[in-house]
Amino acid sequence: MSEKTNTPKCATCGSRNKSVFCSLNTEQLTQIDTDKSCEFYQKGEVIFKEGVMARGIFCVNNGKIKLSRMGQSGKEQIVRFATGGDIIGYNSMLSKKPLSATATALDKSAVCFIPAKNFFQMIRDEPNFSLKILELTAKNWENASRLITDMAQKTTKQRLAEMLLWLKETFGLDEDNCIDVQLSREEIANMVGTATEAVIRLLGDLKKQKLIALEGKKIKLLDIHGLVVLADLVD
Amino acid sequence: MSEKTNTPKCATCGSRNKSVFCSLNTEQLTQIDTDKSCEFYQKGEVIFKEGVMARGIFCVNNGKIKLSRMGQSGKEQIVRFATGGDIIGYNSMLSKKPLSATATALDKSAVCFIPAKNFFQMIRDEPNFSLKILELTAKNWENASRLITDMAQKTTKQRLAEMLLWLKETFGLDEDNCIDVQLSREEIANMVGTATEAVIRLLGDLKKQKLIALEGKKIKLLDIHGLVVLADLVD
DNA sequence: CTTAAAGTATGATATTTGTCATAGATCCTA
DNA sequence: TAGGATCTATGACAAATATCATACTTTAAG
Repeated sequence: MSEKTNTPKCATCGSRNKSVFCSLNTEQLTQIDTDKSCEFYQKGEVIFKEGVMARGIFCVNNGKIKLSRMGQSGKEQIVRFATGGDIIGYNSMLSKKPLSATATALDKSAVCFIPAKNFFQMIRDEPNFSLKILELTAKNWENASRLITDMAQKTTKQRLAEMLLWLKETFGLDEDNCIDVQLSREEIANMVGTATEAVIRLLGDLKKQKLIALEGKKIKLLDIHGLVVLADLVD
Repeated sequence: MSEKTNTPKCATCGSRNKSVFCSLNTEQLTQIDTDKSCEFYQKGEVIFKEGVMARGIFCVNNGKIKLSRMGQSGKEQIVRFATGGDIIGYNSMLSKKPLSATATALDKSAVCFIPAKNFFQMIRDEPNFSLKILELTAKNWENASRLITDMAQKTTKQRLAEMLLWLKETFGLDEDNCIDVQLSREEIANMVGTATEAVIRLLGDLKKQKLIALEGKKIKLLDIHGLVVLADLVD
C-alpha cells in the first residue's frame, strides 16, 4: 500500500538479536518502525558523506559497508566496516559534530534510517539501550587505539596480515575459505595505509609463504595461525 | 581527622565545570565525595596498568597524565592525554573488558577514584550524565579515526608537527610560548610512532625552518601557522 | 564482439626511515 | 663535586617503502 512496502520490520529483522536494539520491547520497536525509512544501495553507492551533519542514525539491515575518511590530498583511509545489525552515524549525533567518515556500500545493501528524535528518546527512556551504546562506543575506542598502535609500529606486511584477519572477522569466509568480501587492491591499500603496488607485492609474498592463495580477486586463507604470528597478534 | 583530609571535594573542584560532572546536583556530588578516594602521584608513577579489570573510573583533579599501550615487542605507543577535569578508565568499565591502556603521571598529579557502582548509578539516574559520557566516547572515536588516518598517510615530519600542535592544545603554552609539558624525545617518538633518533633529527629540521626553537627540553613554538600547514591540517 | 577503461602486476629507482655506533650533554646521587 | 647513568645528538649504513614507467588482464559499455 504505502511507499514502505519493502521496508523490513524491526521485530522480524534477522540482525536484531546481535544489535543494540536487542533489549527493546515490542512497543518501542513498533515506534521505530513507524518513523524509520529504508533505502537500498548498490555496490559503490554512498550512504552518507563525511562533513555533513547527521540527522539520525543508520542501521544496516543487510549488506557490507565501509567507513572511510579523506586524508592527505584526498587519499581514502578505511577506518571501519559495518554489516547486518550494525549501526553507523551515531558518533556524529552524540558528539554534535559533522559526520567524520563517509559510508559506502561494498555490496548490495539495505540500510534503515532512524531519526535523531527516536534515537535520543531511546537513550533517555531505556537505560539498557544507553548502556549498549556506551559499550559500543567504548569498544570502538579500544579497537581504534589498537589500530593507532599498529599503524604506528608495525611494518606494512604485518599490517596487511592483520587487515586480512580483520576482514575475516568482519565478513567471514565462504565455503572455499576465501574472505567473503570483494575489495580492490587499492581499497586494501587504503586500509593498510600504503600504496596499491605495495599491497600487490606483499600479497605475492604472503602467497609464496603459503599463508594465502589468490584466486582471481578472492583471497583464500591457507594458514590463519601463520598470519596471526606474522601480524604479531599473540601466538 | 580522617585519612581523607587531603581529598578535594567535588563541589569545590576547580576542574568540575569543564568535566562530565558539570550537570550533577549537590546531593549527587556529596554522594561521590563519600565514596571516592584520592591519590597523589609523582612524575613517572603508574595510575593503572593495561590488562587488568577496572573497578571504577579515575577523575584527574590536577596534573598531566599520559595513556599508552604496549605494542610490538614492548614499544610504548601514547594514544591519549588527560589533564584536570578529564576522566580516564571508563572505556574499560563500559566495554567490560580489561583496561586497554596504561595511565602514567607526567607530573605531580592528583587523581580521584570513583567506584564503578557510583559511575553506573549516575548513568542510570541522570540521562544528562549519560549523554555527556556518550559525547565523550563519540569524540574519542572521532579523534582516534583522525589519528589512524594520519598515522597511515602522513610522513614522520608531518606527524611530528601534528603532535606538537596536539600537545599545545592539550597542555597549553607557558609565558614563553613553550609547550607546557616535559616529554623526553623518546616519549615524543612514542606519540609519533618512530625512532627517538628520527625525532631528534626532525626537531632539528623544524628548528632550521624557524618553526620551533629548542631551549633545553622545552619546545618553543615560533610559527604555529607554519606547523599547521606542514601537518596539512587545513590552511 | 570490440574496444576503452579500470584494475592488476612487475621492474627500476629515489627517498625515507630504521638501526647501530659513538660521543657529548645533562642530571642525579653518593 | 665526582662519577655514573640517562638523555640528546650526529654520522654511516641498511632496509623498507614510495614513486614512476610500463605491460598485462579483466571488466564493462557500446
